[in-house]
Amino acid sequence: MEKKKKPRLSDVALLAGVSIGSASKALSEPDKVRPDTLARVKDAVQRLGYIADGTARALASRRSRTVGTILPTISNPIYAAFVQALQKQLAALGYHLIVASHEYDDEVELDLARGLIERGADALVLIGSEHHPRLSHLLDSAEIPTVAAWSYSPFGAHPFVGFNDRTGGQIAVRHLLGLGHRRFAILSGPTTGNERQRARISGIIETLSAHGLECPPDCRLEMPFSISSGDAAFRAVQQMAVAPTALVCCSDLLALGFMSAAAREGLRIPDQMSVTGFGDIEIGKLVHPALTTVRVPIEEIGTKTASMVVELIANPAAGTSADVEVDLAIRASTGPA
Amino acid sequence: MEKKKKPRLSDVALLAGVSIGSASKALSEPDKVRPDTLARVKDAVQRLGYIADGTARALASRRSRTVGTILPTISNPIYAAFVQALQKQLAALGYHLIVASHEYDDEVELDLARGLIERGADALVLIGSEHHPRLSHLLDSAEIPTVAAWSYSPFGAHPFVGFNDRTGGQIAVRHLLGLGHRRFAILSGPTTGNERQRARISGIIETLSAHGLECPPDCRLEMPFSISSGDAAFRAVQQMAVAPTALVCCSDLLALGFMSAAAREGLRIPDQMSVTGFGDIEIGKLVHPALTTVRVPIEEIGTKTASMVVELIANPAAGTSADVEVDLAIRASTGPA
DNA sequence: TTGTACGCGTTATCAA
DNA sequence: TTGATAACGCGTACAA
Repeated sequence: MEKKKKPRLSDVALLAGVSIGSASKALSEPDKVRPDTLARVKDAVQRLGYIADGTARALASRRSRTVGTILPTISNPIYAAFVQALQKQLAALGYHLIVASHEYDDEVELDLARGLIERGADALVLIGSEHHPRLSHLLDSAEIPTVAAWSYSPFGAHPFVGFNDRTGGQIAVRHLLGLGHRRFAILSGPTTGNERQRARISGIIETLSAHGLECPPDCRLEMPFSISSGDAAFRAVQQMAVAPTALVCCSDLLALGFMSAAAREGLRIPDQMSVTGFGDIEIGKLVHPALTTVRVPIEEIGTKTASMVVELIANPAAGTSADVEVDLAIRASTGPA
Repeated sequence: MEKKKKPRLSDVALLAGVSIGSASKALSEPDKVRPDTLARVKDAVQRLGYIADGTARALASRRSRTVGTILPTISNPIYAAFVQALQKQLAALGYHLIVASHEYDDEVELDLARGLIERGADALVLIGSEHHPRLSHLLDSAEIPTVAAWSYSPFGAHPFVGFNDRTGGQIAVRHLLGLGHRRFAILSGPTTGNERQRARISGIIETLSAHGLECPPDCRLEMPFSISSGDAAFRAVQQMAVAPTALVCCSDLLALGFMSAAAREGLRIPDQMSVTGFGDIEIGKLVHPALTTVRVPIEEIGTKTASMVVELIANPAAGTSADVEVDLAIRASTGPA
């Protein structure tokens, strides 16, 4: 019943009574063959249940129609949503997506990049623009198109798709200032190797100073990106010399973790303290109080990244970076000082 | 400075002063060559910055060292966590992971499967065991190793990795019965093409009947998997002929959505109604009240799936399915009737 | 243990 | 427009 051997293109050509070259063209460039040969080839494909061998195709054409992405982690909802959008658009453009995660280890990231290049990825999507020192060289010598997503500056000569993190920090603080807050604390993820976190912090601090407010180092907390960081963050905030009335977080996950700890410890938000997040992941709307946060168009970043990556594959010189806008989603976790 | 052409294996062999065959072996089976040839090859690789061409390797070896997975969506935290674990373990075993999502459309799923096969994936990971009628034929004729994750029965002849959904439904209900509840409602995702949802519902209903309780069709709600379904679900529950004191959800997302709507509408949980979820996604602990839910070892499913898939690639006949245990995470969303 | 030579299945070039 | 043929870069029997 079943054919023992998988049909090859030559089998299709034979059955269709055309040359193997014509069969190939019929499948890849249908407009470039006569209608009847196209029909016969298509018919033969149907009858044989022919499925092209992408591996051989990739070798001969030097294009795998695959792009690789290296993320910190897929578990963070913000990257999950990003990958979903990226994958969807890539699929629409005829590309597959290989995902890899380094869990915040840039040595691992470097290895993963090497692996993806070796694997034949046509392009790479990285997060941010600060990476292992050797990664840049690697990408250059491999001459692989790369885009820095979630970034607001190029990574080397590679274009980016992202938004102004600094602005994000600013609008969060302005909102809080408008509510009458004067004593702030900042909770961010690790800042080394993460220019986005640093930019957000800068936006926060500079807005504060513009209003004559200080944010001494003692008011700045740096914790791993995870909900469970909330506990330690809560304790640290409680022990601050000057008790803040507002906590500006550079990540939704961190904000949510803090609020969870606060609820457990009986600190009322926003009555006793206002909290803002960054990213606008879906669950921010579900918690009580709902999280006021800097809204980032995650899907748009994913979609634009996909389009740019495909453009870059077609024309490696086409590096026109794109930026998206952020704004503030005002919900219930912030209130008057 | 830069080499214009990328070095090939023959260049490595030349520089190392060995044959191309030896160079190949040195890289793939280091134990099978003399130490000094190995050293010379490695040295040449270093000096040339040689990166193997995975495409050519795949064509010659008929192994791409890539597995593909087709999910409903990566946005659902439960699949995001799954992919993260799957990818991590696969990477540890030397495999890349291509992700694709069909967003609950089995025609799309079929096309994606075809694409992954064409692409040369060594194996496929699917979710559940009910798919497009033609998918089974496709997998058979392509002879591609496949595992059904999140499933408790084989998909055709393909092994599964999952848990007893029915048991999950049972333990949720038993907990509620123990709290004195007698009037139940069920909220599930779409049941067509989703044997897991049906099994969970069965587990719920049969446990109810075992205790002499009915759950008329009027008490069963079916909504799309999404937090926003919570609003419609809330309204539907309010209009039920017999007001339930407990809502058993077959998905955390749905439970969370319902609780969000309930909070907005002033329905107090668990005082006026108890709610249980299914899956135990991380955010269930953050909402207030924290969600009582059937805990599923998501990471374990991902890890075991990865191991099984690699095993299956090595030995396609090795189909030994694996199941994991579920239990109940009792938190604050359930209370006395 | 090492080297030779062929095969993997397709695309691309070029002549007809 | 079509057909023959040379790459594509590596794995792998088989022979030495």
